[in-house]
Formats: sequence, structure tokens, C-alpha cells
Amino acid sequence: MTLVEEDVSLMFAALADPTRRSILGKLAEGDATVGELAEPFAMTQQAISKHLKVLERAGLISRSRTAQSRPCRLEAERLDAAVEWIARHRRTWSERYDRLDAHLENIRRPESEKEPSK
Amino acid sequence: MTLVEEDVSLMFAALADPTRRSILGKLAEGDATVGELAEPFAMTQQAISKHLKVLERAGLISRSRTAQSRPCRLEAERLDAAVEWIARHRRTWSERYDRLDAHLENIRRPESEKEPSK
DNA sequence: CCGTTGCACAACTTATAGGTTGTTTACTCT
DNA sequence: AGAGTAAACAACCTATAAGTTGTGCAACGG
Repeated sequence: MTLVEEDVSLMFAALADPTRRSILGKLAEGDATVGELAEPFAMTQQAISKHLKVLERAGLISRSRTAQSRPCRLEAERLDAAVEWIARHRRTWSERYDRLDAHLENIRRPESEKEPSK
Repeated sequence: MTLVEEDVSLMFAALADPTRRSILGKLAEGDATVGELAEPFAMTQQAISKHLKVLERAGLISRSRTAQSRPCRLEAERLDAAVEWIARHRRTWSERYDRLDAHLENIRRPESEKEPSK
């Protein structure tokens, strides 16, 4: 699950575009088809399709092949990776943020698994 | 301190480049001059200078005018903004991450200011 | 079986990103 | 004043990003 540098680049690059961030926001409310995602934008369906491909390469969404439509699903876990990358580098920058890092450790595993010691 | 959409774009775009991320990593160890930052890379000083300009526009570094050199300083706080953006959107995606959001609220203010209530 | 809908693929245009070389500015040192 | 060093500025090249139009194709719905 730990990312190589290129993954990080793809992720941040994907997040750098407002249209794509908007798409992610919409997907947060639930899975959606390409048409549904394209509708609010003053942009062709093809353009949105390209954006979705970028998001898919970045691992931020996945697409199933249901009949004639291709619903997109948000892969929210991938966003953890972004936060984690920042946190990991941030650790050296200010020890105050060790706590953020520790916190991320915790939320990445189910409640029950939390280590009481250490 | 809350970011407008364009700031977010600039930030993520700045983080999308491996060279720039590497520069940030180096700056984490302390302030450095352009020359020092350029040294490890197989790249001209001018190219690094451009990268620094991108990082500066994104608010991730600042530069003082000390004599003949221009030391760069990491503006780590700005990275909070990135994490915060993700967390804010993430909130709707899974309520499990409310805790991350709440945590960020806390670390963004000094220890002493923490609100005990609410 | 034929029209429509939902989406991807291909080719093209324009702008921007990332790099180069060449030059200029500004300070320091002698 | 003049040489050397630190870094920015300018013009240019090339690749890619973001959009377009046009087309193809698969799956339904009469």
C-alpha cells in the first residue's frame, strides 16, 4: 500500500485539477455514471471521460462494467496515501506533527486492532 | 488561512513534481540557498530556480533576501492546508474520518488554546 | 431490426510545464 | 575599479495537458 514516487506524482497531479476535484466531490455522494458526472460541467462528455481516466490511473476511482453504463466509484483509501505522504515528510519538519502521523497510524486500522501499549 | 480553489490547485500541482518534492524534503532539514538545493540534481540552476518559483507561488516556501544569497525556507504550515482540504472532503465520504478532521482542528492551534468544551 | 443512449477512441488545436542556453543584475572580495 | 560568485531574467524547444469535433460500438428499447 505504500506508494512509489510515481504514484505520488499521479495522485497529486490528479488532485491539481479543479474539475477532477469536483468530480471526486460528487462521487463522494455515491457512485455515478459518466453522464451524471458530466452533466454539471460546461464541457463535453469526452473531456470528462479523459478526466476519469486520469483519476483512474491515479487510483482515486475505479470503474465497473455494468451493462451499458460504467459507474464510477470513489477509492477513498487512496487519499489516505496522500495524507500519509505529507505526514511522513512532515514528521522531520516539525516534531509537533508526530502526533498527526501517529493518528494516521491509528485510523488506518480498524478500531479493535488499536495497540494499547507503545 | 482557508484556501480558495485556485490555491489548492497550485499546491497540489507543486507537489506533483518529484523534483519539487525532493526540494521540499531537503528544505525540511533546514533553510538552504538555491545553489545548495540545485547541487544534488542533474539539472541547471535555472531549472531549479523555476521550481522554486512554483513552490513559492504555491506558498510552500518563502525566500528572504540575505546579502548575495537567497535562502529558501519551508512553509510547512501550508501543507496543513492540503491535508485539511483532503480531510474536509473526506468527511462526507466516510464519517470514520471525522476524527482526522477534528484532530487537524487541534494541531492547527497552539497547545494552550485548546478548547476543552465542545 | 432499427433508432437511441452511454461511453470510448482517434486526430487535432492550443496552452502550459519543464527543461535548455545565453545574458544580466547584484553583491563580495582584493 | 575589476574579477568572481549567486541567482534571476529572457528567449527558445519539446512534450504533455486539457479541451475540441468526429466517429465507432455495445447495449437496450421499441
